[in-house]
Amino acid sequence: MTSANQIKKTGNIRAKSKVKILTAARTEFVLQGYRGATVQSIADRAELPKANILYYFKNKENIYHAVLEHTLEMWDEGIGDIEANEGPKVAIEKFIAAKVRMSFKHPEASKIYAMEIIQGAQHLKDYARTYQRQWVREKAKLFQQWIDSGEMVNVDPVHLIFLIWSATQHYADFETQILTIMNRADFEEDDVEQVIAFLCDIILRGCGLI
Amino acid sequence: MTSANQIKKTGNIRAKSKVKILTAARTEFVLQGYRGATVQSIADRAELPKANILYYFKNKENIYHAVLEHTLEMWDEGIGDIEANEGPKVAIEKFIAAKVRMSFKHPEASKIYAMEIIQGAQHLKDYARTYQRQWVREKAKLFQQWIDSGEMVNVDPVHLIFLIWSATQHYADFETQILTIMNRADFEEDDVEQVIAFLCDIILRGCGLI
DNA sequence: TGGCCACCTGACTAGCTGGTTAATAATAAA
DNA sequence: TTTATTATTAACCAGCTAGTCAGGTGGCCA
Repeated sequence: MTSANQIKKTGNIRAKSKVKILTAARTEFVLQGYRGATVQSIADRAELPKANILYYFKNKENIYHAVLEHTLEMWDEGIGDIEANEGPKVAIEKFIAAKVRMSFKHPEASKIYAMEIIQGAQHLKDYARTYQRQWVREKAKLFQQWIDSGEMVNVDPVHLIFLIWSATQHYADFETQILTIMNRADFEEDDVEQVIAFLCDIILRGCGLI
Repeated sequence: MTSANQIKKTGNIRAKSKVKILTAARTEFVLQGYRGATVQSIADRAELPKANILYYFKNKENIYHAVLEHTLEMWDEGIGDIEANEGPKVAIEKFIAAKVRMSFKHPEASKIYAMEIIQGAQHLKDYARTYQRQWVREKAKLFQQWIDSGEMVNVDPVHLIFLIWSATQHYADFETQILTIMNRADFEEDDVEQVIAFLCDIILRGCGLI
């Protein structure tokens, strides 16, 4: 066994335990909130002794930070982007589809993010102030160009982004409500595509792109 | 002083204290979540001794229930309805405007509701299952009639309701994020009307009503 | 005057909280 | 094998939690 393999193996125990803990923690934080999720409840869900949790993460806040970071990374990766060179119709379609798919696939990620924002974004102020604000400005500029060139109707680009965000994430954050109203136990494959079709249809028409 | 006056006066002390407590409690529940909000923190915010809080509400869960009830009542009152006899354009316009105004005026109400749903709607299952499901069915039927009579394009009525809900409540639930991205300290009067105009514009066009 | 009742609250408690420690086991390196 | 590092966990603790309780206060009516 080479030195590299050993390091890898050692790292694997750490990595595996951490993933196990973070998965359990994410669920607990979503179900109970930050204060409601106890280190003990996370330990129980991860099937590890409490002290083991605190061996890998110095304290509860560190666990939460790690969960939040992990979640944002995953979300940003999965969403892709709004591409300039494809024209507004394809760009918006692709963006809506990616966001809806993420919402149905990883509702917990969206939920934990939503709760953080609702409660005042104490742990995410910097994220919104730097990364997110920059992203919105760039994309708004792009939409404005499409508007100026007559490729889409004159709608406020920033509010358009908010609309797409809210409409897509709604299916993750409010899944309980939606399932209850639709009298369903779970979502199915078809639902995802139906939601994508609906949102693309109405938003693209709203932007004068159909 | 008549007996009626005494009852009224006695009731007033109760009512006043309860309102004071519920107002403080709502803020604490939004900021800290159910478990994070302690009876002590509610007492501090209401500027009353903790034991006084528990004199008016038997326990913490009762406070939460009262907050939730109070909130839902207020929300339902303020939103009005989707009226059948006005035609789709006016009906949707009025509904969007009312929801946006409520979101800007009482963001805490929307937030506490959102947190409850995100965490699994443990205290609201019945509300969604009976009242809300019924409401959605009625309104969906109405939209379907407008679609069938060619007054609006063929979009899924239920998902249209979800879209309006999400887009309007977004300004309450995610106000922190929106303010940060827009680089603002607070919303102003103009913002409300601008959001209403934007959402009406894009959604009505999306429904083929412009 | 004295009894009634709504209101108020300091002091208390049992149980849970996040977090520490110290002793042990497993694994890798020499 | 020996040694060093990493991983594991029972036992413990100080502080906070929701909730109780007993002893008040003050207003009103007979």
